[in-house]
Amino acid sequence: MGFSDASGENERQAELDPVAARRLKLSAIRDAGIEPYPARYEVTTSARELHERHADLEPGVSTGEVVRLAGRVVAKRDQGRITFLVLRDGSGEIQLFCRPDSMGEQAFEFVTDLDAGDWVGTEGEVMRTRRGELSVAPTSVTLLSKSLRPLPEKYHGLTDTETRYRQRYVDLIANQQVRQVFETRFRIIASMRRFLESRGFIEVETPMLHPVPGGAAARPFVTRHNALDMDLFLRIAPELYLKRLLVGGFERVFEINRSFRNEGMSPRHNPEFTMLEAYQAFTDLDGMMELTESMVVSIAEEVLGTLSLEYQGTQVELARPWQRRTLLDLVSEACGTEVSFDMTLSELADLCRSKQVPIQPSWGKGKLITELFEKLVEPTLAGPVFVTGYPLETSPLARRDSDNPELTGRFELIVNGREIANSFSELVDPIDQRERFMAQAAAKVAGEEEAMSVDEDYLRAMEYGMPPAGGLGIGIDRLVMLLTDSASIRDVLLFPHMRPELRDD
RNA sequence: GGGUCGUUAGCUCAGCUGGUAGAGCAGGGGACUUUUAAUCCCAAGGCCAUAGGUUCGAUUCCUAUACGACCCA
Repeated sequence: MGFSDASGENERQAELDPVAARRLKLSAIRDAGIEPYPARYEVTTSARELHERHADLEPGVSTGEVVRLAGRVVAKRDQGRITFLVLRDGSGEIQLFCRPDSMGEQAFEFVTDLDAGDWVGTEGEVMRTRRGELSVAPTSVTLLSKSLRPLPEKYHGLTDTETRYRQRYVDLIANQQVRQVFETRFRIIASMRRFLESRGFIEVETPMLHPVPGGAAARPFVTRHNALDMDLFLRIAPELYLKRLLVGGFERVFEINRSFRNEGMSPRHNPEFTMLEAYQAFTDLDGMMELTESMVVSIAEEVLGTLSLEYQGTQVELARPWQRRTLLDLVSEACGTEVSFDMTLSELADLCRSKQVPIQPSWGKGKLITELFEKLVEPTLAGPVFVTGYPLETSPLARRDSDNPELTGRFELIVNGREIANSFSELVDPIDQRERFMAQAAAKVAGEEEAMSVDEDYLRAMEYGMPPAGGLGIGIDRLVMLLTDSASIRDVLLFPHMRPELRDD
């Protein structure tokens, strides 16, 4: 019995429109007393398991072994009295070799009317065709979920970036390598957790709704708590909460956190993103460099099995030890003249102008030097390289450098011209911290929108005493980009942020 | 926010200094008992992103808008 027989207006519509054709099939299936969306199906194996177990099976041989498995029909090849289905489950793909001889005429007709995209369960005998394809010859095929929309073109797949990002579910069906990226992402994060746990860190969860935005230089999203009748801010960083935990006596904590920053989007920025922040008491910047190096190397070895990788055509070597350079040295090299805090503000501003680096009048020496670094040096650094000695002005949460009071104990890890990690020897002096917050507040009044706010509760916590500590932040999305050779952050986010689409259906 | 490029059938793409559109795949009908992007035959499928403008006539030229990609801020 076929399910494509119908008459009248619906049939004419079905000739034109694939979705209408499938709806028609769906109602015919229901009319025949078959449930097109049954609740469950018992499976005994998976595609991958069959391929592994029967790798040595000779062409044209049947095993007599009966198995049950389930998956999506991703291809259908009708060949008269044989229909080949390609079934894909979570482990891989296997062919179904359907003939009326083994499954009966009625069931065969049913299989003939299946569409690519349908989910089915099947029971049958494991065999290998004469052409050498390992297959299951079904005695039954059960519809598990009728698909009403056609799959993208089977050869070229789905390439339109907009549809790929908006309808990731279709992208995942059409492009198997996309699935690989997200499986790798999972393994990277799992490996990161294992590494930190092996070092005695415990994982914590801190608020995402902040009464005072803090922990980073960024504009926050504002949201509204109705019952409390107050504005709250989506977190821009978990830093100040994690450091409160240092005060509370947790010596090694980390949070793999989603944070939100209200700024432009680009191939490297999504409004919400994932990062690791980790804090370790009784250590400093050297301890954090060791931690960072060990962790990234450990992740790469576990997940990729190599420290040699290629990113967008550029070779990247993660083998230790990584280079360490000071920011002032690097800026001096790039400018061809020694850059230091001995220069006057106007000399630094002139230098920026001569290098076509845009500046703002509210900026001090530290910010100007940081801008020179970000515009002239950072994109050129192959790395991995730890850049140390960041100006105090742009590092309000980092410990003051004991040798140069204009600088802090801070590094950024640069790989392939991009910041992957940011780390401080943490500022634990509550008096100094209050002064830094006040300087930030002044910068905010002067027009610096990203300047930090004074967080009185954080200062109170510090006044109870924070142990010396190192802190580390790693952009997980960027790390995943690096390790999966992905050009855009959207390729490592399952559902990247998009403007609302205009829907006409 | 600025610049460049793009938007044509469900998907992937053609479309000539302006004459209202083509293919492959998918879908429909038919043939085929070992296919692998199966193959063959037949028929169908279009608000050419949207709105204006120029023109006898616009998918094509111009302007604006929407969405996307990249570059810059």
